Amino acid sequence: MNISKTYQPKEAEEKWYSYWLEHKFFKSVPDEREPYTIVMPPPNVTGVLHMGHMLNNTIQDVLIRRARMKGKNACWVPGTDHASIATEAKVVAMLKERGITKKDITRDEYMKYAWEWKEKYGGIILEQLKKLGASCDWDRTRFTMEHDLSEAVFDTFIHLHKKGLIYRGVRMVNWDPIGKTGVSDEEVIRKEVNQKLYYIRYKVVNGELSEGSELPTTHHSPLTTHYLTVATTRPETIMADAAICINPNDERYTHLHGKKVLIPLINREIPVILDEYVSMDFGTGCLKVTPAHDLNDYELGQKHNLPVIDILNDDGTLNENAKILVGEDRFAARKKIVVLLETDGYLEKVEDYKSQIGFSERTDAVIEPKLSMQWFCKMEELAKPALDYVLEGEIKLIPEKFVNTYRHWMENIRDWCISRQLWWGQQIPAWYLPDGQYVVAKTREAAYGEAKNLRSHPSADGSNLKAEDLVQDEDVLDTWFSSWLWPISVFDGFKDPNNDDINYYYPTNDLVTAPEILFLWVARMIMAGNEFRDEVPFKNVYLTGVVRDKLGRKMSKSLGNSPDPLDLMKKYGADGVRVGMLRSSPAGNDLMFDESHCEWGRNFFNKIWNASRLIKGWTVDKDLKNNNRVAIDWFESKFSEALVEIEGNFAQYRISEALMSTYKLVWDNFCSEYLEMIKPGYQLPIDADTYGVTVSFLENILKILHPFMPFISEELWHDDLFGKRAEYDCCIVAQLPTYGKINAQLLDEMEIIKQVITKIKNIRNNKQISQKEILSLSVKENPTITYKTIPYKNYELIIKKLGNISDLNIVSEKLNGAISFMVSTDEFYVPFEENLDPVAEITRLQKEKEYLVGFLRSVNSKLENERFMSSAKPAIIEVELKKKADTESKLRILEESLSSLAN
RNA sequence: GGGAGUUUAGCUCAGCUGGUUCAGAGCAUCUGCCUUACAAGCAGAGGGUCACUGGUUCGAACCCAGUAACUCCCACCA
Repeated sequence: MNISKTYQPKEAEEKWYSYWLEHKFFKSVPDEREPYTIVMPPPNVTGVLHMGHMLNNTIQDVLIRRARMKGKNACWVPGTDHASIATEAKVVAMLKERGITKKDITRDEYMKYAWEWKEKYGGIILEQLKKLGASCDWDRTRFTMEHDLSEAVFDTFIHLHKKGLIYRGVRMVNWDPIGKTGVSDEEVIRKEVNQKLYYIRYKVVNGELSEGSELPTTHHSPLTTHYLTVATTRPETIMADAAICINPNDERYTHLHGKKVLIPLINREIPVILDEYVSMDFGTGCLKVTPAHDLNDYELGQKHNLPVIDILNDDGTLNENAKILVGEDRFAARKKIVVLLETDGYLEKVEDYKSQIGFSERTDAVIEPKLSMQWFCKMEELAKPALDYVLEGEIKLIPEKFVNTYRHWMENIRDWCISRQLWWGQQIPAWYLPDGQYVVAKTREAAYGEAKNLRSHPSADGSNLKAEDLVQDEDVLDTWFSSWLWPISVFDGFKDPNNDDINYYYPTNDLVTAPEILFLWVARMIMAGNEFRDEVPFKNVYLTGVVRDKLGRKMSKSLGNSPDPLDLMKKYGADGVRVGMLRSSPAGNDLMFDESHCEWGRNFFNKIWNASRLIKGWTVDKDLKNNNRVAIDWFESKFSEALVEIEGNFAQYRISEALMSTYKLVWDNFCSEYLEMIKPGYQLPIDADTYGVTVSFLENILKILHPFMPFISEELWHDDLFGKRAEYDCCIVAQLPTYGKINAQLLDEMEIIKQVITKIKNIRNNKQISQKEILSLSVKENPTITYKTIPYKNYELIIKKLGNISDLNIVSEKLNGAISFMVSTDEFYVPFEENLDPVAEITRLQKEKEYLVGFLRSVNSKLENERFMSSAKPAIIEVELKKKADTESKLRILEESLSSLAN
């Protein structure tokens, strides 16, 4: 035999992937078959394949390949997401390398560069997915910013605006004063930082001291009526204060109710307001309210109708509103104002304080909360039906535990801020008139038409508005505002709502994604599905776990703890990595990734490789008769049993369990057991019947392996073993085997036989008898209530071969001078006169006896318990009675053995 | 602070309807084997207070309550 001892994946992977592509096996067009559809969560165009993608897409590929092999019309739609923020960062970096800054070029010029970048780098990840074996219909590859998908975004924006669900409003954004842009929450890195907590005194107007009287400069209690003390980490923002807030229940401050105070240094008068939001036990219990520079303060300000005084410029310096320190950077201003406050006696004390501060991921600038005008989408109305779909089970979340989280989020949903201060993305289709009014329309022309309608209102100033006067909103839409349409838009469900594709493929079947984006994406897709098609977008959502390293840390670029998937695939083969990932990642459970998993996968496919090498090496003798009927019947039953199990696992999305069932069937039942049973002796031929059946077993095994390990299964499928295959006869499109009858009795009996063989091997191990030494075996049958004696003679060949036994004798009397062992209630003897150590034998039997006695005691105690007898189900009692009888019978045999040894 | 979850062998995890398929798998460890498919292998072995405390039950890894530790999501106290 000249085939390699190990399977070399690289060549086969390339060969078969292009073969599949050439023969269009991934392609799907609507037909009369039942569809099975998955839309891929579109990876970012900036993305490179990481372990999370690997897990995700492996699961999708397993599902899609399985569906294909079940005769469904399987369609897996790939694509990429334009990822405004991430891509913008990449483009800006590329421009910087070329010496260009964004603000020096026009939006159009910028977009040209951005598209250039996208065309060059944007498809990398999809190419990488091909290495994994992803069987997507690549002809259907979509991109969230391509023309039709953008049109869908504009249309839905206009639709929702018309419906009153989209509005403009002020919102606090994370402002990066170095990048001079808003950044999303995800781009803010929170770090714990040592800070100072400054205690600042505010004079109370009409306090007991008259205005203008000197403040004491010595240390003083904050509870004086002359002034109140506020604790803050940001003293430079006092000029933006709009109020001081205290808890109405705070008895220390009842005298301040209705009072006013003066902001130190600038002496602006602000009210003392009451709100239970303020905690009495933090700081001094007095909170300075600065609506322009703190989100909570903003909300408090809204509630109490406070003015918003913004004292910061976009670059983080103080503006005119601050009155003092104008033009100073916020941090310089902080130092200076502390000095000023101290000099004038407003600073009571300074304490060290630790708190979390947000930093910009990209510039490392301290994030400044900043108010700005944004677009919002109302959520409540959209959320309700989306929640019902899940609660009523029309959409299943797997695992189910996420339903609670989902409900909690949907019931407490906040409006969605959909605008972003970026250029890369769909520009908001809103157009401003010179007077500040706006219209929403897809094109300038349409907007002009709308605007003229506005203008036709008698109070407006007439018709001299020109189309060029309209200015489109500068911002783009949140990326999720396009991806929430994904399951519909990939089938052109907006452009052409009644086309064949959407009618056939939608709603899709399964969505496989990470739990982190359950709200950001999954929930919103459900809303969009309901809103725009009055239907769910998918029936099942499989939520994967997070891929972590051995130490449980999330894999990330910055930690450098993520292996390169491409390297892994080179090392262990795509098949090895696929099953390595799947093995220990049930839905919703994090995956502690370790390369040893891939090694396991590699060993697995190598085992199959070698099994086929073995079969291939056999020569067939047509004149031989088939002696292996028992083994064959047994494996057929075992195979059917495994199929049922695997089917059940898949039905419950227990994919790693399905893989393990497959693994055990292949490695244990097929390789270790079946093949060993039928294997002819060295250089001996095999009968034609057994050979044919075995080859067909192998073929069926390749089929059930295929969804997990597509490459090696396809490679072996085309092996000479199976004769010459037709061009389109491929494993990828083979139909999964269907299961036949399961002979339960045969399966049970074989379990006993396996135990007998194991015991024989144990004896060899214990007595240091070589595998090559032939032994003899006798059995004394002893049927009991539970254990019928099995027809050992039927299994004689198997026992002889696997145990290396010369002859199997059924005896009626105990055999002396032999090592004995018991399987179920039958006793076996291996004659072994020399070296038989009766003492050791007695000890062994004594130990077994002890165990049985204890076991019998526990059984008896149950049976003697009246309450057990009266309340347990009859079937349970039955079992206990059998246990009792069998154990007693076993004990009798043991006693006999012991007494014979004692002689 | 609100919500969800996890805790079973050294590690990663199964254990589905409470009861002999109930304490299991793989890796790791140990022992013996280069036995003509596979040392990426074969044959075996050891290893457990099912986090803790109570409760329900004839019977609990499983159901209930409490405690502890950890994880994730959301909101974050100036």
